[in-house]
Amino acid sequence: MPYRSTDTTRQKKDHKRTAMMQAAVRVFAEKGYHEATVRDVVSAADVAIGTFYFYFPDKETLFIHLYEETADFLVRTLQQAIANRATLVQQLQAGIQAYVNIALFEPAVVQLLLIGGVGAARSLQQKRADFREALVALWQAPLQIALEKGQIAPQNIRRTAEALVGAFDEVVLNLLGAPAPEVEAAIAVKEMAQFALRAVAYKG
Amino acid sequence: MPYRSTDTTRQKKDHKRTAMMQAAVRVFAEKGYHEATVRDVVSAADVAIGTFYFYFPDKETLFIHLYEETADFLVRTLQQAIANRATLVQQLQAGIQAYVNIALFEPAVVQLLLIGGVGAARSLQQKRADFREALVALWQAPLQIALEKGQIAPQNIRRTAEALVGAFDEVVLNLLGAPAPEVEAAIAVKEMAQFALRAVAYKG
Amino acid sequence: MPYRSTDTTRQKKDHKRTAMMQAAVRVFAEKGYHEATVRDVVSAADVAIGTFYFYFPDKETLFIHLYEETADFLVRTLQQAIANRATLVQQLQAGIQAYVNIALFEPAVVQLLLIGGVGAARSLQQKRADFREALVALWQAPLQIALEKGQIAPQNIRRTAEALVGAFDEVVLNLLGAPAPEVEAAIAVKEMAQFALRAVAYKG
Amino acid sequence: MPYRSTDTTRQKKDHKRTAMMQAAVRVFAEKGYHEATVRDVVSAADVAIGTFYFYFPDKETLFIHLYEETADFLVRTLQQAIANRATLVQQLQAGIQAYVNIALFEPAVVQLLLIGGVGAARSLQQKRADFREALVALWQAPLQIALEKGQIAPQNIRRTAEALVGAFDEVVLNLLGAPAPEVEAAIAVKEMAQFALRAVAYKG
DNA sequence: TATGAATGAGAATTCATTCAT
DNA sequence: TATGAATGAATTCTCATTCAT
Repeated sequence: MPYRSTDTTRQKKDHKRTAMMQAAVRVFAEKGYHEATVRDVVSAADVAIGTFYFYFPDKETLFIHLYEETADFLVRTLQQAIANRATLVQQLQAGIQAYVNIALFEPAVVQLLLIGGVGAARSLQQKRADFREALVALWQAPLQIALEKGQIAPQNIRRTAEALVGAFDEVVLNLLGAPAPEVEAAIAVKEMAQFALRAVAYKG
Repeated sequence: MPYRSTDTTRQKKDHKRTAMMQAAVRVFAEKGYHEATVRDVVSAADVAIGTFYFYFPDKETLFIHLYEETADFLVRTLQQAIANRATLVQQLQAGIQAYVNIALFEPAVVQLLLIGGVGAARSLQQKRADFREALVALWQAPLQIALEKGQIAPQNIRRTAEALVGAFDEVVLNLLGAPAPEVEAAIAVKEMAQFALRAVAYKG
Repeated sequence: MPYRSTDTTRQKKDHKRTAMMQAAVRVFAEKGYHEATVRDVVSAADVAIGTFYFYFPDKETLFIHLYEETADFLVRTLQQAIANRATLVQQLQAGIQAYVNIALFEPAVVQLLLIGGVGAARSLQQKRADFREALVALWQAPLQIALEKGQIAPQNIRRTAEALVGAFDEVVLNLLGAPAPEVEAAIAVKEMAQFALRAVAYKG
Repeated sequence: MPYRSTDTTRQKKDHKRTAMMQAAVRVFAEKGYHEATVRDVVSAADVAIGTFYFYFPDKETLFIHLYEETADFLVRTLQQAIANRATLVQQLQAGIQAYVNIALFEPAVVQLLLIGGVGAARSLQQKRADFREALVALWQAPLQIALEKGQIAPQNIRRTAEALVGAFDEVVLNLLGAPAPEVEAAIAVKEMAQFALRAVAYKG
């Protein structure tokens, strides 16, 4: 009976592929693009080195892909958190909460995006710029609306959004470096939201 | 004249050493730790590769040293800018202005600190943490004083300082990536200062 | 009906096996032994890689086998062309014509034998030597007869045969590299025959 | 006292470079381009693998260079042998003798050119074509002159030259494969010359 | 029979580092 | 001090081959 590829095999392959990608995210997040070797990745996934090249064309391509996918995931998650809220206050709280949640439960995501990819392949630079831009745009939109509604003081919305993105990143990274992030998380979210509301001069 | 001779020698030595360190900052800032090779550095400094190992024990040590020195320079420069001002408003403006000045005139400094060292040797992590901590402390001090004077709203000063540090970094990096940073610099400084004043709820 | 079933199976088997061998000849002829991968072969034959190893023990064995078979085919074809002719003149013309025909209509055969196998496995060296020897023997026989009949000048028949074999190969390869081989073929055949007749000092 | 590069060092470097190239020629000639590894070459030269890449950019470049140089050497040697002779008879004898001499005393040269490079890098194909063309041109010139002088029968000089080149190669390769080439060499040269003279229908 | 996922030995190449001069 | 030739561990990637299904 010949080999059937449509049955369990396909699923298994997808499964293994996913497992390898998750292992790769962990490794890249921990060591960064350059320090992480393909051998590290396959060790983490417990497969042979040839298997890596069966699933992915090369280290760089995989990394870029992972970075894009991870960035997409983060941005979309924040976007959804924001989109479901009516007021700027709620949007900030929800967005920040979502970011912190990801940092707590999928720290590799945040580490990969904020650390793992710095100094990686030149072709990543554009992806990185796109990601940062998406984050800025994410906050720019609700701020713009709030501005038009007169809920916040006149200001360069674009610059404010940039600053907030940087502020959130820094606080989240510090949170991850803290001894007990999950304990501190709730208060950190609240403080970041207050910081942001003050920073945009929200007229509550 | 042994003294003179020694003096000349030391100058020569210092000259080469200095040239290599300056070259190294540029190269590391541009390519990042891993992409930059020792050969890149000695080529830029126009010395032989053996000379590198006469002056420095290895690539990593030099990088760490450079990172520390650069971080020190940045922190001290900001510190001086802040220390010379009496009010929080002036301190923020002067500190931000100093940061932007460095970014404009010594972009390698900022790039080395914010980008070049990410994912470098594990032993850099502590230095990096120290640097971030110093930046936070830099702003924490005046904020604390302002808080005690009742000039700003009650808040977690530490968290606010973290957020401001992240905000300034992000805006400065965006500024460096802009087509004409020097043109935009002045307005950016003003906007960042306003952002910061709002964020701390300064009671002007 | 077991017979029918077996028959179908064998045909199927032969079909795939044949397809792979034909594909292999093409691929080896085009890329040479080392550049050609097993994957190239199975792709060209449109079967899976595992199928290759069901029919053939390994790449080298297949190549050797193909080389032998191809060499056999070439030698036998020339042999038949020669055997059907009565005079040396006719034999040379027919033999050369047959060679050129193969080169034109089955260029892969010639390329495999003259190019594809050079530098391949060490175990091929003997096969290659055998092939060259067969070619030499091919021409040596009629030359010997002609010599005995006094139709050609006294000479070292063996050496002459070697030289002719080399001469024919070179001209045929040049022909294959020409812009329009088929156009030039007829005149080339005639010229090669004349060359050969002069070279053996045929007393027409 | 600083390192002086102009003295012995330069010579040593050149010497080592040459030694490595000679080792490479031997290895490439014996195993062919693909079978020969860089490790084989450095083993033969008794240096570390890094040394290879200090002297040469990569395996392919070195091989191409070696091939070109070797082809040049062979062609020039034959050219000189021919140029120094007045009559076609002498030219053929001298040229063939020179070829056989090289085959006997520098067999690697002949092996590299006739065997080692087949199926190597695609970029070699042009070099190989150039080499074959140079060989053909080598014999075409004296033949053309002889034809104009009426010393040989009318014929397609180009084709004759091709055939002779192929004939000489084949005989020389067979000679190298013989048990005692040096013994057979003298008679082989004479027989090849006679073959050639007959083939061009030389009117002695 | 047939498949294709999985393997791992082996090849090319890079680069930090050493050391004789 | 200064040089740069020399080293070799480590990395990425290929590809013939195996084997569970």
